[in-house]
Amino acid sequence: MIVDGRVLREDFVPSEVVHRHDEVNLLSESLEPLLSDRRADPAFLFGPTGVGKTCIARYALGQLREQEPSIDVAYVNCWQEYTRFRVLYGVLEAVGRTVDIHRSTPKDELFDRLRETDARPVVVILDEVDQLEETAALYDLHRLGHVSLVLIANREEELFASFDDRVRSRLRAGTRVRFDRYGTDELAAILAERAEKALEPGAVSDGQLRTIADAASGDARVGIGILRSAARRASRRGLESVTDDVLEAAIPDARTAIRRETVEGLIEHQRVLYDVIAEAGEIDPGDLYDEYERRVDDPKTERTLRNYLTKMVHYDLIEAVGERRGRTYRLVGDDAVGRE
DNA sequence: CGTCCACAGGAACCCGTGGCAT
DNA sequence: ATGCCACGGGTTCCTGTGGACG
Repeated sequence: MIVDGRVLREDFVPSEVVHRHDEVNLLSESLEPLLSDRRADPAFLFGPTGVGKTCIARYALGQLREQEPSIDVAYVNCWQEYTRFRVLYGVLEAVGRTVDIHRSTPKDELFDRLRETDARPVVVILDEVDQLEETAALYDLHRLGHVSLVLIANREEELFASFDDRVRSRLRAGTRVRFDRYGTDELAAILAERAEKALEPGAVSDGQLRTIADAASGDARVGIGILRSAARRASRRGLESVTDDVLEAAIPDARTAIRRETVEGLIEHQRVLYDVIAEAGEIDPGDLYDEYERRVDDPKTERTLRNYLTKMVHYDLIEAVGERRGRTYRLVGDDAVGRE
């Protein structure tokens, strides 16, 4: 029943956008200078999770490249690439200049490398910029005359609060595009669009799509997640269409579906840590390390565990309460709908 | 108040892997 | 097959910090 699973993936960019024309137009306008070989002011996309910020950014840039193929586009997700080095590296990768670079390469050389690419304009999309730990990367990129920035984040105030003065003053100008949550109707329309491309005709009814949209409460990512999960369950059972009880089974994980996928992506040792934390509810580091060592045959060093833990915090799976001594770890609250 | 301890996280290094030329 | 090299995960070593405790 699944015809094209790619359409249900999170990073899928539709060829037509539904319900976001104003936002697309605003962003496209702000990028217009690039068409006459000038640099665009930074563009900001703000809004909660699952409202199409990333999707619209990619879509708009895709259109821009159709008009002007000489423009390079670099997409960097600061959720994963949160250091200055990794961001610069990510941009270089997009313009194909990563040969010979490794960890020991001085950062300034990365910067120089980027400077040398100024023959072609580059648009750098930084997704989840609020996760960036070294805003120096922004300063670097802004210094480069051929780089235009598209920055994606949840909230404007918080984003600017995390900037240092240098960066803040430089990025004050620029277009703000704000995204609101989808209404049930809008989300249902989006899901219908996806279902039409991804699934066989009639695989899912309009009523079911509304049910999904409702359960997702305005978050397209959750909605698409439910749809995907329902379609997979149905096809695993050899069904021709999504039945209501399949859908019923897919919805309860609405809130946790995305997290579960992330958890499944964890390597074994990280999973053990996760499990220990989940079972304990809240646990301090010493006990956590001890329990981990008890459960695993070939335990990693504590230092490595700390790396795992910070990574899991970044993935929003767990949170660390407090600093240094007296810190505890626990799962992020279930009331947290994504990060906001 | 000084010392100790628990913990976080940076820097340098080590080592296995995998691509590539020889 | 052999050696080289980039690269990344993991480890070792280490510094900084702030609460606990004598």
